[in-house]
Amino acid sequence: MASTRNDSAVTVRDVAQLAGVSPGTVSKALNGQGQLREETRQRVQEAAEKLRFRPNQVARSLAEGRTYTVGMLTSDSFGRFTLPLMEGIEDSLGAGKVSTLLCDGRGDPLRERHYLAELLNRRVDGIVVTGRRPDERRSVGQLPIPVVYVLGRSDDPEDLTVTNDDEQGARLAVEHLVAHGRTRLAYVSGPAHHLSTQLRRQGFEAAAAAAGMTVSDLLTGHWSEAWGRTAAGLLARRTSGLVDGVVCGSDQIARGLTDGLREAGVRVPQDVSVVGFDNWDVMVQAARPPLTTVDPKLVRLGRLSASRLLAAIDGAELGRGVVAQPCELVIRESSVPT
Amino acid sequence: MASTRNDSAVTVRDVAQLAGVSPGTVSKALNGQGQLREETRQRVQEAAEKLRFRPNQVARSLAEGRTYTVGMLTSDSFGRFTLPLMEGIEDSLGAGKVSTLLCDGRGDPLRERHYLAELLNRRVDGIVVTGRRPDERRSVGQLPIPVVYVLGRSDDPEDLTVTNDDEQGARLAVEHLVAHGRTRLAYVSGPAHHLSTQLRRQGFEAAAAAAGMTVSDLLTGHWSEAWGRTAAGLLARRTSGLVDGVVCGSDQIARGLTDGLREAGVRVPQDVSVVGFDNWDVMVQAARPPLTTVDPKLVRLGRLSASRLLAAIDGAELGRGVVAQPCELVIRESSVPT
DNA sequence: ATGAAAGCGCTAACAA
DNA sequence: TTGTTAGCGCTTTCAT
Repeated sequence: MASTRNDSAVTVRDVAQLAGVSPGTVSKALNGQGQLREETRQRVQEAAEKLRFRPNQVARSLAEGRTYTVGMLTSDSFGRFTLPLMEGIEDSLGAGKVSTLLCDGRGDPLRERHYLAELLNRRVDGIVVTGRRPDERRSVGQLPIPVVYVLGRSDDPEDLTVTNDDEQGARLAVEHLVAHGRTRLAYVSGPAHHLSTQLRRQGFEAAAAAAGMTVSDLLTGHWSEAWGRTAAGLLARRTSGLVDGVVCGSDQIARGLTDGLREAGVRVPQDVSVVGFDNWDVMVQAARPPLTTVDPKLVRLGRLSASRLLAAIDGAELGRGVVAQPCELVIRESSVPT
Repeated sequence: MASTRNDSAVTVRDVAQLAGVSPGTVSKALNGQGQLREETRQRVQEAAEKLRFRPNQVARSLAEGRTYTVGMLTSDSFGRFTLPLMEGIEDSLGAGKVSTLLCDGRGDPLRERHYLAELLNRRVDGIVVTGRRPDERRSVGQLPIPVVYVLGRSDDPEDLTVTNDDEQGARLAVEHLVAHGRTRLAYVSGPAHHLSTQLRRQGFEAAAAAAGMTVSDLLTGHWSEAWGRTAAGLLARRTSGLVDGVVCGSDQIARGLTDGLREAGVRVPQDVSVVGFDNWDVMVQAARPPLTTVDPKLVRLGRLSASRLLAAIDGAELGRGVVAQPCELVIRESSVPT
């Protein structure tokens, strides 16, 4: 029937008629295309406003062959890491009047394939694949549109991945400890088979070696406070003058460790300095004392990945391989002995 | 030019040609419309697959006057509460082959208006507005499409809001404590002017009164662990035989309180039972002991709101006012004395 | 500087 | 049961 349901009803033709011009002119006037007399442009604009004209993006997309939409596909579910990433992605996209279509793959390959097809059918201009997963994730393959992976890496070296530099982050932490006179360092992190555990360990060891420090312990376990507390026990047993600086693989571990140490009578940071990883506000603030930590700058990561994607959509080379962005150290009280 | 960029190139016409039918028939065959001979449908399907036909949803949307897309507008930023809501929303929408367009209002009215306009231009079929904000949020106003608010309430009684029943949640907590022999109860929550603080307090008081319990304290402060610890100090000073059950307004508070009590030599749950609110995994698991808590069932909330929206899009009455869904109690160790 | 006309790829009403 | 014909609302050459 005529007006199906949510029709704004008013189209370029209505505006054209009111302004006394042709539809083509309306299009040009409203989009700043072509050569129009200023007076005409004005008149069209007024007509559009008067009629509360809502240009139909769907029609525009069809005509233009471009949707100004990008898909955001999460490999694992929406996690805590997804939020800052999304924020950054929206930052970049919003600036370019591009909208985000959300798809939560939930770590299910089938679901993911389904969503991928959907995004393609909807003719998105590009896709950003986010995900925090141990190690790499399967590439979505060669697509007719640019794809960028953020945080979680693609297993295809031809794809572009934007992520944080775990190794550098850990180095930052070590250098900070060393600068504050710490000499006997330990590393306490998550599961040994996680890529981030490994990369951070490499950074830790490299920096420790470079500074000529003693590495007393390299402990791997879980990404939990409980593990942090357990590790505190392990370290505390031989604490007297032994370990005086600990780099943790996450803020949760760091917090658990701090709690554990305090309860074992070890003072943080006087006796032992602790540095976390993630700069997760909740953990970092609630810890006693507040945690010095390595910030992977996830919002920035999101922004960067989206802007690379936009550039690629506009014809630039997308690039390939892993782009690792530097982390930043955020100094709070857990690491600086009076 | 002919192939702009990301053209799958293959259209209904190509499929039609290969299958030896007309474009209209292809449409019907692929969408299960009209009366087709099974053999024809088959042939079309094969042709489509062979050509790797990707039906252009944009064109379909334009023709059908429906986009199978809903907008998700967050009032405050993506917060921790947003994740489970999104999960639920996606659950419902995904089932209906509807996609989600993401818009993060970030609490900025200007930004929000901009996004709203964008969603309307894109002709979304409906909008779900999410938000955790103290008190109500401004209605986005009468729109030509259905809108449902979730978690954060609209200030317009004509709008539909789906949220959790804070009062009932608090009652649940009290009843649980009472059932376990607790008799002198306290309520420790966030800022007094937050609606959720108030509603939960009402539930708390009503249930306590109904059970003939003594209410020793009603404390309001912040949604933080630090405040929980402070409150623990306040309670502990007069603990000996006084307070034996505490209902907290959040898991963070509950966790801080538990830590504070423990450090003050009060045993949880032997001396005092503690119940949190939110069932936020991180907090609830890391607390010692793990927290009994009220679960607002956010995923379910998301699912419900989206399915109401879908129904409305399909012509059903949307309804109005606040629909408060019951919370559920999750029992762990912090509340059950031996 | 503006208008006319074709077409983006699909669906849907109407014929055949 | 299938084909034909119009659009959906916009952009975009190409004339004028």
